[in-house]
Amino acid sequence: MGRRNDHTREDIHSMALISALQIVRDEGPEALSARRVAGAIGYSPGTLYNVFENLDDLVLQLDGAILESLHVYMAEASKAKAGRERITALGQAYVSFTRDHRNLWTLLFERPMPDVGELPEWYTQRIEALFDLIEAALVNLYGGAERAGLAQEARIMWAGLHGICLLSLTQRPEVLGGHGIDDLAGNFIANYVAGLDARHAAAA
Amino acid sequence: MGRRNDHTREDIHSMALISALQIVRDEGPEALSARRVAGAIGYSPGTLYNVFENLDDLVLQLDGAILESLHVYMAEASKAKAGRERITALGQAYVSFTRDHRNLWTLLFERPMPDVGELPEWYTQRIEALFDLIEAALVNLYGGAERAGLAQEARIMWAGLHGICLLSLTQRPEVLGGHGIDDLAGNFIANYVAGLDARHAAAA
DNA sequence: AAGTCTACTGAACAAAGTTCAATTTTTTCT
DNA sequence: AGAAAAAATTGAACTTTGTTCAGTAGACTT
Repeated sequence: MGRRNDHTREDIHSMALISALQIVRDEGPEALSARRVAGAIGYSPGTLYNVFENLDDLVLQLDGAILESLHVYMAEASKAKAGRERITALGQAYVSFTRDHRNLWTLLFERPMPDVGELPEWYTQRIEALFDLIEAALVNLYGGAERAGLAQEARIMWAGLHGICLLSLTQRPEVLGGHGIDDLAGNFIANYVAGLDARHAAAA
Repeated sequence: MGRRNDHTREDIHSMALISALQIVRDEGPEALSARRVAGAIGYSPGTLYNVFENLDDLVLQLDGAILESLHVYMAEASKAKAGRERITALGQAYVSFTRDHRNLWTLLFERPMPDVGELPEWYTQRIEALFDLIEAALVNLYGGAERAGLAQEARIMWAGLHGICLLSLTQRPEVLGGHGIDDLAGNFIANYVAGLDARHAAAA
């Protein structure tokens, strides 16, 4: 078959991403392959390479979309809350997302990433947007006086949550002392915030 | 070539692991392949499959060895310390390990793991041994009265540290507000321990 | 020395990402 | 309209994986 023009480049681009998302969601990251995606959208493998640099590029775009879903999800879950409740809600939302969209979340973080510095700006910004949600909640809680410190602490909270989810979904439950992921995340947030409280009280 | 018997099964097993370790250390996880390891020890690919179930099995054994190194490293770094210093030392040791043996640490956690429950007992125990280091330090700090809670908190601290290392080695520095991994880890431990202090004071 | 056993080889298979000459269709030009 | 140019699509082919297994060369047994 030769030229057929029934879809624009953009069409194919988004069709591929949608199909890839379905494949990963339903069958996990290991089911994703160039041939598989090409077949699902009714094109040959070669066509994908007109639209994506390579498969890693496709995955990166997909990751971007997933990060955006995660952002929406967390923002939604926390928007009506304030103070400590806001932070707790953000943490719970992250945990829920990893549980409810496990395959997508796995794709995000299990897949070997390109070297640092090779990530495009737009991608980095989507990661930062997640941090900013937590940072804003911390500012809401402690005031904007020491924003720099809170920015750092927001990153730490995010990393901590992330580590807990990773551990929980990777290890058998006994290893974690039988505690569920929600317990761990809840305890983490409570303790870390208690630590922040203590330090802010001391500073005041 | 046929039978030659210049090495026992165990010889080949350990030679393969040693070569694999070198390859990963020097060239990263993506350089590891069955042919590569086989070549390095002077055997054909097929021979590896007499000694390992498959390549994932080899990697699992390798991961086990790396976990053991990590354990020795952390235990060594913290053994002369007590109380808060002990916990801080453990955290710093973990961070140092991820920095100094980045490729090995990457193999441990970047490689897609077999499904939960398929990990052998001995492997799970090595993970727990790491947790136990932190748990022991917490018991040393707060006493053994509420051991169950401390076990959970040890897992949380480990996960938090892990998340921070992951984030730091995966993202460009600007994303983390310019703070180095040591800063983040130090802040995390300080704040989380401060939170524990507050709660233990309240309980007393 | 003959026969048995077995460690080892290496060719072969499937599936992966990726490339690109050939082909067919659309667009443009005269 | 017809010819020429451009573009989009294919699919076969190449490379590199992990993995298997019939065959074989060497070591052991009697």
